[in-house]
Amino acid sequence: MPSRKPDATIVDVARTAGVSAATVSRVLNGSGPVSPSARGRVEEAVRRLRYMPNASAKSLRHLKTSTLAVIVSDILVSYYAEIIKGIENTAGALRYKILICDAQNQREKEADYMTLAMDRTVDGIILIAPMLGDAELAAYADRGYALGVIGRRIDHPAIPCVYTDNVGAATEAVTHLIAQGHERIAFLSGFADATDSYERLEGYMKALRQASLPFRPELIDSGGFSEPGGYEAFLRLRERSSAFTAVFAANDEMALGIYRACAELGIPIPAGMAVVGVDNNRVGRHVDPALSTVDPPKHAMGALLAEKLIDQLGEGRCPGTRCFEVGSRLLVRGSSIFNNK
Amino acid sequence: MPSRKPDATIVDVARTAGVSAATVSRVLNGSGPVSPSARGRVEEAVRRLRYMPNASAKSLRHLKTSTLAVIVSDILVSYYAEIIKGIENTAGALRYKILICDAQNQREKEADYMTLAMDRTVDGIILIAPMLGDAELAAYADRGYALGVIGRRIDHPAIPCVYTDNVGAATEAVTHLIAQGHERIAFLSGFADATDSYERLEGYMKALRQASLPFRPELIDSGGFSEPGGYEAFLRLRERSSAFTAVFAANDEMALGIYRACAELGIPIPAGMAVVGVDNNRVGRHVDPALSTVDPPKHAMGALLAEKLIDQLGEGRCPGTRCFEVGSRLLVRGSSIFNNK
DNA sequence: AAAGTTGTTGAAATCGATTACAAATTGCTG
DNA sequence: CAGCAATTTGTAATCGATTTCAACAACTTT
Repeated sequence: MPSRKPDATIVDVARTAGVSAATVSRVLNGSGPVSPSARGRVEEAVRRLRYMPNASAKSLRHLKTSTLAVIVSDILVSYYAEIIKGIENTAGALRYKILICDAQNQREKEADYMTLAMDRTVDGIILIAPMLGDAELAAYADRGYALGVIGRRIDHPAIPCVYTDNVGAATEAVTHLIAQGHERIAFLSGFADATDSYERLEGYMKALRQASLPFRPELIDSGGFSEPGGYEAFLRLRERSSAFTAVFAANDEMALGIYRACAELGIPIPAGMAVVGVDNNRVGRHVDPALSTVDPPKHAMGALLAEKLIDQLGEGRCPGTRCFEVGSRLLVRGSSIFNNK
Repeated sequence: MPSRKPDATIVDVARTAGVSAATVSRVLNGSGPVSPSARGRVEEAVRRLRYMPNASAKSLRHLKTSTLAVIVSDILVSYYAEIIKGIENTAGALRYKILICDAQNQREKEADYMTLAMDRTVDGIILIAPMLGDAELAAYADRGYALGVIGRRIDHPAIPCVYTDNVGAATEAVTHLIAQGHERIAFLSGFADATDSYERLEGYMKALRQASLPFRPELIDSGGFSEPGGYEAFLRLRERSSAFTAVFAANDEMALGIYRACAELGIPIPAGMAVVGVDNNRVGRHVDPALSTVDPPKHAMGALLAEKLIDQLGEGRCPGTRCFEVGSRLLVRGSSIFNNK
C-alpha cells in the first residue's frame, strides 16, 4: 500500500465541478464574478474532495510565506517563553505562523537561523535578546531582510525594536528599598557585560545618588542570571561584608538563589534581608515570602513587536514609531516590606 | 525607495554565469555532470549574487516542506518546553524545521492547527499531550496525514507514540516513601480525568497493596497540576485528616504548593511531611529541601518521536516499533529522606 | 572519413495556484 | 433583428527550482 493518496488540487476541483481552475480560484478568493450556479458546483466539489489550497504554491505565487521566525537563545527561559506567547497571539490573529528557533545560547546557531530569511522560508525574523551585534543585524537589514529585535535598542531605520526601561525600573526598585529604611543595599548583576546588567547597575547607582547614599563597590557581585549563581554570589557578598540589609538582584532566578542561601544561613526574609528581583518569574509569586520584583510587560512586548514587523511587511517600510521603550511595574510583595508582623 | 530589492533567482545566476538554469541546479545539487569551467563560473555567480534557492519553489517542486508542526497546550510549561527542545535538536539535525503552535489549552485551537497538515504547510505534526481524542487523531491519520503523539499511547498503525510508564514510576515513588517508614501517604492528582493522573493513582494504589497498606479515600485530592491548586488541595487534606506524614503529588508544581502550605502551617519538610513530585521541574532542585521527584526523559522523548516521524515521512509508512514506553528515574532528594540531621 | 562513444549542455515540462486578458455568453436597446 | 454593453468564463503566462530528454561537441575506433 502506498504512503498516502495525494491531496486534491485545484484542477481536480475544477474538473469535478465542470469549470476551469480560474473559476475555482475566483470562488475561493472572491476575486472575481462567478455565477451562482458555478459557485454552487465549486463549493460542493471543494467539500466532497476536502480541498485545501497548497500552501507552497500560494507562497511561490505571492512571494510571501506568511511566516515569521522567532530566534531565542533558550526556549526554557520562561521570560522568553512569555514573549513568544505574545508574538504568537498577535501573529496568529494577523494570519501569520511562527517558526521557533532555539539558538541554545550559541551565537553561531543564531547566525545560521538568519538563512531562513535569505531562502525565503520566512518573511521576517524576530530576535529576542540577540547575541549578534548591532553591526551584523544592520547588515542583514541593509540587504533587505525584515527583522525586529526585542530586548535592546537598535538604531537602524528599518529595524523595529522593543525594550524595557532598565535604568528607570532599577531606580524605582532600589528607591523602594531605600524608602523601607535600607542604607546598605547590595546589587547582584547577571553577566558584567550584558546590557541588561549594565543598565540595572546604572539605575541602582542613580537611586543611591538621589538619596545621597555612598556607592560601595564591595556590595556588587555577579551571578550569571542563574539560581546557583545567585546563591554563590550572595555567599561571597556576605563574606566580604555582613553589613548590608537588602539585595537588588538583576533577575528573579538569582533572587531565588538568595532565598536558598538565607535559609541555610538562618537569615529571615524580609526582616534580616530584603530582596527584590526582576522578571516576575512565575515561581516568585509562590515562594514564602512572595518575591518583590520588577514586572516587564513580556506578553505585550512580544505582541507589539510582532504587530510592528507585520505592518512593515505590508507597507514595505517601517511605519510610524520604530523604537518602543516600555515601562515596568514594581510589584511590592512580602520579600521587601517590613510592616508584616 | 522600494521595500527591498528582490532576491536573485536561479535564472539570474544562470545569466551571470553564461549557462542555463539546469546547469546551475546541477552544480548546486550535484545532480549531474558539469564541466569544471562551468562549475567555476556558476560558483562565482552564486557568491556574487548571494544566491539562495527559494524555499517555496523547492517545496512546490518536491511536494514536501521539510517542516514539522509541534502542537502543545501551553509553551510555558517547562515540561513541554523540554520535550520541544528534544524535538528541535533531532529535527534540526535531520534538516527539518519546526513550527510551534501553542493551543492555549483550547481543544478547538488544537483542532485548527491540524489544518497545517492539510494545506501542506508542514509534512507532519507532533502533538504533545493532545486534547483531541483517539478517534479524532485516528481520523486524521486515516486521511493520510503524518502525525505522532507524545504523552499517551495511541493504537493506530500509522501513529507513532512515546509515553512514560506512569504506573511503574508512581509505584516506585510511593514504595520509596513506604520504605522511609511512612504508612499514611496522601495522593494529589492533577485533573481527576487526565490519563496521567489516573495512571499515577493506579501506581499509588499498587504500591500500597504490595505493602499491604489500606487505601484511604480521604487521603486523595486534586490540584489541577498547578502550584496554587496544590496549595489548596493540601489545606483541604489537612482539614480532613492530620494523620498523614507524606504526600505524593502528580507533578512538581503542586508539590511546590505543598511546600508553601507547610511553610505557613509550620510543618517541617521532610521531618513533619515527606513530599515527592513528578516532572523534575527546574525549580525543584533549588528549593529547600530539594524536592524528590520522578524524572521522565523529556528531551529523549521529543528526540525519539521526531526521529520516528521523520523516518516515516521518508519510508512512506511507520517502520519498526511504533509505540515506545519510556521509563523514568526516581530522584531521591532532601524532601523525602529522614537521615538528614 | 564514417561510425560510435563519452561527456556536457539547454529546452521544455512540471509542481499548484493566481491573474491579465481575451473570448464567449447573455441581456438589452433602438 | 442588428448592435452594443454587461456579465461570466476559459486560456495562457507566471512565480522559482528541478528533471527528463534530446542535442551537441569532442573524442576514439575501424
